[in-house]
Amino acid sequence: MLPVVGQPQPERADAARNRQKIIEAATRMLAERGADELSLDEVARVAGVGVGTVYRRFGDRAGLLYALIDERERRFQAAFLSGPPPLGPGAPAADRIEAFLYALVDRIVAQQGLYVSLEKGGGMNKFSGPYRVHHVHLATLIAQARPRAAAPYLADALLAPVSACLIAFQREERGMNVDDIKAGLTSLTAAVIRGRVPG
Amino acid sequence: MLPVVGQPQPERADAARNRQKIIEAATRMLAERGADELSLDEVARVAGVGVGTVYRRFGDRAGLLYALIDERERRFQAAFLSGPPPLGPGAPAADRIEAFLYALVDRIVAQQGLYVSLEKGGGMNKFSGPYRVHHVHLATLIAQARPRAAAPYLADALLAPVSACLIAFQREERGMNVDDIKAGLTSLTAAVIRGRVPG
DNA sequence: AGCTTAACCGGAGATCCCTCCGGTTGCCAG
DNA sequence: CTGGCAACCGGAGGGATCTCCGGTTAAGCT
Repeated sequence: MLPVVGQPQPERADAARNRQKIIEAATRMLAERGADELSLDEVARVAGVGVGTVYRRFGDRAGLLYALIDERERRFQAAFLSGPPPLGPGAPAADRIEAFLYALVDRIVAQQGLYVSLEKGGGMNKFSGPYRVHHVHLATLIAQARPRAAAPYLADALLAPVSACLIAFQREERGMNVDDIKAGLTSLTAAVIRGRVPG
Repeated sequence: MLPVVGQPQPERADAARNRQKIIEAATRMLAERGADELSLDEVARVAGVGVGTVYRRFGDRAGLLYALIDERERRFQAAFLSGPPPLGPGAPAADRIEAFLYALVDRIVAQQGLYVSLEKGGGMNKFSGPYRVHHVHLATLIAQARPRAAAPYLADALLAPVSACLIAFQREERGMNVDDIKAGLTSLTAAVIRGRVPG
């Protein structure tokens, strides 16, 4: 779906047309109302298709939400895989890690409601799709910076605080702003990657 | 509800009786089926009360689920607030932090389905209740070990990888076992708290 | 063009979470 | 004991997600 892989089965013309109608309707409704108010029944009605069609195209609510951020995610993946440093290759691994986490935070903050809604529903499908790509990327960078570290686990551990729900909670209920969160992430990565202990 | 606070308003006798009936029915059904299959309508029917009663007693699905682990959570809070070291006071803060995170992992693994179901629903209410207590406790310990660190943020950051959904994913899809997860947490806390960098 | 078939379409309906409100009952003051 | 009120009860119902299946249609082959 999102992990940058072409569809093995090409869609029929009417199916592709309906997919486009659904995405357009959902995008418009997402802009007008919030992500929480995005009812799939209503999306189907506005798009002029049956609700079954929505589910056949996108699997479930999370699938549709992923499709809505698909293009942005593609650009993001291109940026950290082959874009300019410090996000892309060319900078020290430690700097790339920090830039990567910062970009993740910005991405969530830019569409907080959408990402929160995505994490709420399902729960386990949060780890399907983009997460795997992010994890592989981050684990690779960690392995470069700290060859003997448990890179796969540390990648999970650095990705975990960059959760839409946690960030929403920190901003709304704990009064933190984006820079506070980024500063925290810096001190976390500084300790884990650079060996610079906080305090 | 769960943050160890007595109810300001004592319940009427019939209300307390119904609460008990609901908890017993839910506990029984939880043991037989999984936490995912726990329908509140069905709990109400088995308990012999109306569904409105369930919601008045417990607020929502998460509230009922929290009530089911309330006693265990009470014991856990007593253990790390005033029990024997290294979980309770008396041990170095760094050791208490590690013991605390280990205990959280064990607690989740013991009732994984329940905690996963708890994190899935709602999303934001994950941070209400026990989370706040755990956060205050952990932030206090971090401040003891590292007086100049950003303790509140680091507490969130250490709590984030101890998520039921993440642990379930690591165990089921990534083939990790509990000791792998604990070892990862050790290297994480070692870096953040003890200044011992991984690798 | 006509045929075949696999894929697709639509919407009724099952299930679930949660709210609302008219009727009921426990509790206490008098 | 009794009257009154606040709290409680039950279940109908709204709105959401997702499934299922009979009818339809696009696409390729002859």
